[in-house]
Amino acid sequence: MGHNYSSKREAIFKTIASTKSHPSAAWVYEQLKEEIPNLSLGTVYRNIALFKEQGRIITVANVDGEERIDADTSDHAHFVCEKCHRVFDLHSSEQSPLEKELSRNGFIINRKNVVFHGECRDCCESIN
Amino acid sequence: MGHNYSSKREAIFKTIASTKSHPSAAWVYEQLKEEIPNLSLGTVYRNIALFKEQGRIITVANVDGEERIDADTSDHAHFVCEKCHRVFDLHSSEQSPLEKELSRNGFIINRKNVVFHGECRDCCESIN
DNA sequence: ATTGTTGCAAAAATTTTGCATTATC
DNA sequence: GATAATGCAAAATTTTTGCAACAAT
Repeated sequence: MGHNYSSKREAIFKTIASTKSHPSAAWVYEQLKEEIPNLSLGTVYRNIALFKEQGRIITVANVDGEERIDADTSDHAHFVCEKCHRVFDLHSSEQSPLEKELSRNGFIINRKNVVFHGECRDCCESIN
Repeated sequence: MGHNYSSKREAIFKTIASTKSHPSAAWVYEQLKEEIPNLSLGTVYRNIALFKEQGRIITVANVDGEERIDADTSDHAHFVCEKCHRVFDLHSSEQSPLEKELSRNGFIINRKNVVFHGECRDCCESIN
């Protein structure tokens, strides 16, 4: 029978869940290091792996060789502004034509990763 | 003044361009090793970096810690099978609802990266 | 007590880089 | 001959893992 609790596990999840920055393992570790000095990076990795198995977090992207995660597991896409570098969450209601076609053809979609890159409205509006 | 030519560079690009497997650097290297025994993996990495700068290839996804690339730079999405690790091309005809909404709201989309993850038809069909 | 979790450091694995040598122009 | 490209191996990164110590039930 599994205990499935530890104070560090809880702290790691809270840190992931309380940011919209789509953090990396290293970022989570850095955040917690002050609060929990004897935390080790291996533990962060082990817990991230566990949370993924449990479906409590998802992998959002791999940026510069680092995996970036998100505790918002709802179906949403992202828009990255190439000028101001803000990341917008895009919560879509409808299924895309592609998803419908995949399902129709017997593919199981566990997760999708949709990232648009361009200029956000604010940056488009500014004279430039 | 740049020469910008070498037989190895040419061979590396041809190998990338002549497959639809969305290869990794290691795969390209393995393919060419027979033909060019004194090729080094570093050269493959250096040329992949160059091709990306030049816009001749794009990064499609990071599968199991390996970056996977594509010489097809046309606008298309991908499906990554979590079981067999194959990467499928998805050429969409229609615009997604999200793209329409972004355009309507004054966002300029320069590039999009759409990757579905799940189980491909072959892997779904196999008893497992 | 038993079983799960962690720290630590070593090991894997992928990618990058420094420098002498080689290829291209 | 000048400049760019490469081989090789070492280094840098990110992630995983083995094992003894520790925490939770």
